[in-house]
Amino acid sequence: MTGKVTSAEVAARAGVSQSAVSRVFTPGASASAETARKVQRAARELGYRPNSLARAMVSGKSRIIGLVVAYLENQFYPMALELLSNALQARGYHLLVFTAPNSAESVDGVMQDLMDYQADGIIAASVSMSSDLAKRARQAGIPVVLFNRAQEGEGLLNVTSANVDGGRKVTEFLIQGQHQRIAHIAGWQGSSTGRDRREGFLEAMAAAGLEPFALVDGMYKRPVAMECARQLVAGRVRPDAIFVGNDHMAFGVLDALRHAGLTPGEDISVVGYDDVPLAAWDAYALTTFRQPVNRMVEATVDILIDQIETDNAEPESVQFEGEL
Amino acid sequence: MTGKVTSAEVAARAGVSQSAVSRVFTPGASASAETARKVQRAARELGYRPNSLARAMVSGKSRIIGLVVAYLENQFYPMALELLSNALQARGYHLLVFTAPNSAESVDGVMQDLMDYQADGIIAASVSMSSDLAKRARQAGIPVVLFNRAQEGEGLLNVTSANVDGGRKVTEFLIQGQHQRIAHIAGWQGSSTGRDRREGFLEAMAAAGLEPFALVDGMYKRPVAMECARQLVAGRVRPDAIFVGNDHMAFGVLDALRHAGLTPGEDISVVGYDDVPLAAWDAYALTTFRQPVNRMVEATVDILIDQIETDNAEPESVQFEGEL
DNA sequence: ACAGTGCTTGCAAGCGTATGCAAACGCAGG
DNA sequence: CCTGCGTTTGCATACGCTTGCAAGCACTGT
Repeated sequence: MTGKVTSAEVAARAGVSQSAVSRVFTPGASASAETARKVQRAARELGYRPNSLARAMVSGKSRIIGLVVAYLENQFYPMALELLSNALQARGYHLLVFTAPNSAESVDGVMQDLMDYQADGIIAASVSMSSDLAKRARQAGIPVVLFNRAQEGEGLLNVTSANVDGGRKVTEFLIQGQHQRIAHIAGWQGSSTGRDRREGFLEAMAAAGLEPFALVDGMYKRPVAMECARQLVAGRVRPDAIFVGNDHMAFGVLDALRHAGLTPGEDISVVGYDDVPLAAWDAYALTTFRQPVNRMVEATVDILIDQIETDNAEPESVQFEGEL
Repeated sequence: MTGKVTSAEVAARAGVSQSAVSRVFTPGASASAETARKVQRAARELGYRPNSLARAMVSGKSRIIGLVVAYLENQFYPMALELLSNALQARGYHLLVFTAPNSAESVDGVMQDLMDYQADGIIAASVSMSSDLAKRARQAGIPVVLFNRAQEGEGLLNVTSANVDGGRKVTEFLIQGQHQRIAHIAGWQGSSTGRDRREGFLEAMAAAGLEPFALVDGMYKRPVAMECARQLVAGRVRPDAIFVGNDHMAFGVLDALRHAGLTPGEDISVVGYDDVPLAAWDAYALTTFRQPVNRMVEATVDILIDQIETDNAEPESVQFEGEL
């Protein structure tokens, strides 16, 4: 029946000015208890709610945060998405979600869309962007934080776990477990995350005087990782441990190994990275390196909101240490 | 540097009026080739992009679709989310995502938020809403489609799979497999989905003259389902098959059974419902009933956009049949 | 009694865009 | 040359709200 109720209509019914209505609904604005009462009553009777878009237009703050994400099959991202959404909602922000294949063009495209929506900030989860776009975002004054991927020197904010360190720890753990022939199925080498973990692996191996048994790029893709695993164990001499660049691939590796008749944990050790919930489920019971998602999310939200609400211009990078 | 470029600035530089600029950027508006050229040139030089919010304000169409979702741990939802997002983006719409614990109050709360953002439509995935809220949405002219859950008589749109039918088929499959002692760990009985599958189960059992071995509510929660499974096999006489209300719970059941020393597929059959990707992974290799997510998503998007763009007021319900 | 103080309140000016309306224009037919 | 018609263009307004400004008000201290 009503369709849209405007502040003007509420004002008319309450016998006050439109600005009075606005003030009652604007926290931190001055209005007498008396007015507030009248306005709230009228608003309730009419079913009035302030129009967020109009509000956004005049204030310049949309309270919308853009989230750019590639694939949700890797359980790590739904998890992050859910946590981010909750954290932001608690602070009065909302997530406009865009999916984009992980190519610079498509990411740039959706980023543009986001900027068109006057997003107050953008979170890019595991995707890379062109530096042109990064510059435009900066010019437009829109803070961009890269979640779980780093890209230096663009004035972007980065939130990652300490991936080099993590890769090293995982590898040291395997070395201490008396493993000699350790392979690494790395994350996509086009990503900082994949490169860093690999670097940690190489450092630890070098420090222990060991040669990597093998070193391949799993591209973060399950089928690719499975194929790698298959080949690794096809030869006469097999690795006795595999460090896989993330859990998602590690599950594929475990499946492939079992399929090849091997028993992970006995014949061969597999360690993942992320600690998604599925890793703890019995069927996989994967040993994995915990990425502190919740702390990463908190940091992301804190940094972002800090940048939005103050005009703190300095790019920050935060890294978290994890644990096995 | 620029910050925000407005259509007025572009107009000034191109030597035309602001309306001309608007017309060039509005498909279906009249502008001479000459003007268009000048405007596009100026726009490019200034880095102008139309402000979606302002556009939304005056046109009344935000091209924002709200998505309300409860938990993303069940792989079915990330999948649906990704597909929805892609389908909507292809049509020029975008997803504002809200997470809400599955209680009427919190759902109502986020729905209000969505309406404040002038969402053109709302997709509620597996959550229920108060009929008061449903009425308000209808009054506001915002189409609401319930994804994977039905709620009749509220003027809401429903997109589900044919759950009664699905439950029956799964059960018939088990009966044909010579199983006698069939148990059902149902989905939450507060949801249409859970009730319907259970009904299908009961129908099929009755038709075959069998008594359900057991019938419990797994609440869609993994730990609950695991505990149910544990108890089911703890007694002297055990079920020889379990139909689980969705895959997410079924994985828990499989883990629990293995933990109890049983071999699913030999000692006991387990069938799930949804056919999430994980079900096909070797570690679970779960037999499951396929819900045609992609068709459900397509239908959801079609219906929603149809309702938005025409003022088709008739509530629709669509059901899809699945297969094992 | 009067100026000073601190709140409220209404007025009006925007925020960036779309769009109805009428003026301006180009061009054909008579 | 004038009329009539179709297209393009600018002007002005509207969308629903926030916010600076100044006026209104009730008190207080002197």
